[in-house]
Amino acid sequence: MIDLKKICKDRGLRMTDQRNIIADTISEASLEGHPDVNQIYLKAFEKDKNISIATVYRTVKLFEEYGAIEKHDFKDGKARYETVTDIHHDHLIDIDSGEVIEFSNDEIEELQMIMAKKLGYNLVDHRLELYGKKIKK
Amino acid sequence: MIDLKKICKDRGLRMTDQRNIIADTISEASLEGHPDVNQIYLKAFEKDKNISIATVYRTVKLFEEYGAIEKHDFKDGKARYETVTDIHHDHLIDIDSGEVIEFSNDEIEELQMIMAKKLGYNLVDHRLELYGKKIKK
DNA sequence: TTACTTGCAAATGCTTTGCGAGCCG
DNA sequence: CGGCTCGCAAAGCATTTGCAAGTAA
Repeated sequence: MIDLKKICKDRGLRMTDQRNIIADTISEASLEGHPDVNQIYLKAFEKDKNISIATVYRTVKLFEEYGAIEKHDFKDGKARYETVTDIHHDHLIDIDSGEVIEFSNDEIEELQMIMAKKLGYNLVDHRLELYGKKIKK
Repeated sequence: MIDLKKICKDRGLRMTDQRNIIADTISEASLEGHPDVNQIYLKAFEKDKNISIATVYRTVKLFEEYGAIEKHDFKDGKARYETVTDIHHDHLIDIDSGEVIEFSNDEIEELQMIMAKKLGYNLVDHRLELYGKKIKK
């Protein structure tokens, strides 16, 4: 499990009880997928009845600013989070189940950069999402 | 200008006054960019004071269902629309000005499809957005 | 003390919807 | 008549924020 708590603490974020619990919750939930705020809130709430959803919103925003988690807006309307990983990756979303699969493809990355340059831009960020249906065998 | 009105009519959508005006507004606005619902509403309202924003929402949804316009959710929180074009393209968004530049790259398209297949999926849809800063000369 | 953090409820911004009235075939 | 369509206001949903109380340094 990625030590989200350590990253935040090392970067100077004051770690309160709520923040520690929320950090743990995200770390755990990240193992299974890309949780949204409500999912994080519900699991954190199980651990500590004193956590409010407002705090979860404030906290994920902080964690994101501190570079400890990443926010994604897939086409389902709500923000989803995951812990940062050392290697960059993109996402394939199963349109039937909502399951998210991570992948990376250097060739595509490279082509994106070249494309941006060709248009007169330096690539700052990008978003690549594939939406697919599972091939039955 | 793309005949959005004709597409809808030909496909069996009853074209009321409001729908015609909204269609014209989108066609015109599409020449300059990717308007959001409020921009469409304001311009349509100038032409006919009787148009409500609820109708604009209902209408863009209809146009989208009828395959006459496309919806995009860039990272600015609100849905933006553009008329459909025969050739597929992706978007580069200028993070300073918000300007949207269209581009297409067959090589990237191809690689996306291969990637999806490799993961066991048929590609149904995708989203590729580049966010960049203009290179100063 | 002084600055940060929190829970609660209210407010926000975008979008959808219920309803009664109007329109068209 | 019967089914769409409309404007309006109210509701929905995810997210943000003001405020007063609580906490930590």
